[in-house]
Amino acid sequence: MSWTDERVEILKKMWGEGQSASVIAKELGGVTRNAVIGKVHRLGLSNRASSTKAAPKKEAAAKPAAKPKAAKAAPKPKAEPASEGPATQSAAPQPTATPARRAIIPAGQPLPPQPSANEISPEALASVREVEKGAKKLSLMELTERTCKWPIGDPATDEFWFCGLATQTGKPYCEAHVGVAFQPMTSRRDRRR
DNA sequence: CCCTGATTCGC
DNA sequence: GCGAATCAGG
Repeated sequence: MSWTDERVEILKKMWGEGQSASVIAKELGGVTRNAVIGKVHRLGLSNRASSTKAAPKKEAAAKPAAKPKAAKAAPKPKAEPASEGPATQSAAPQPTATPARRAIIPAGQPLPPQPSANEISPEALASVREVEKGAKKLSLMELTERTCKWPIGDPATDEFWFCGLATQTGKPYCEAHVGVAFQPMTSRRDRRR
């Protein structure tokens, strides 16, 4: 695949939204996250509250005629909002007034609904309680495609986080949560008390 | 181990 | 210009 204008646009948009290189790569398809990162740098739009500071520690080795050409360029005449604090995203300016946006859900990953407690098998429920005690309590931004996205607690309060345990390959949840999320109709039938 | 972005350098 | 390999950090 090549970097067409459209693809570059998507790249810019997603990167601006704080999406990681890997998800952008998946979205675009046909490229790896490395390709995305490489392109980002070439486009000059790299600095984003990077966690890892530039760490040019290598070369040495067998490098007869090698000279560090690309140094720290200065051309950055873009009026950026600058204040990139603790990796908080939301680069998109809110067009209308923001009334009460408590639970902003990131685009892309729809969140699962909390099933009624009385629809779950006692065994599975017990298992879930067990797991939730050991949940990694990930925040929204820490979720990846390999972390359990089961919500725990009330989104309207501080008591809210995501399970975050390792997902059952291909599933959005960990083993325990998959158990309560995907129940055979047969076992659901006539379960009510 | 999983992830993240950063950099280098052969193509 | 491109991106795999590699690196460094969480």
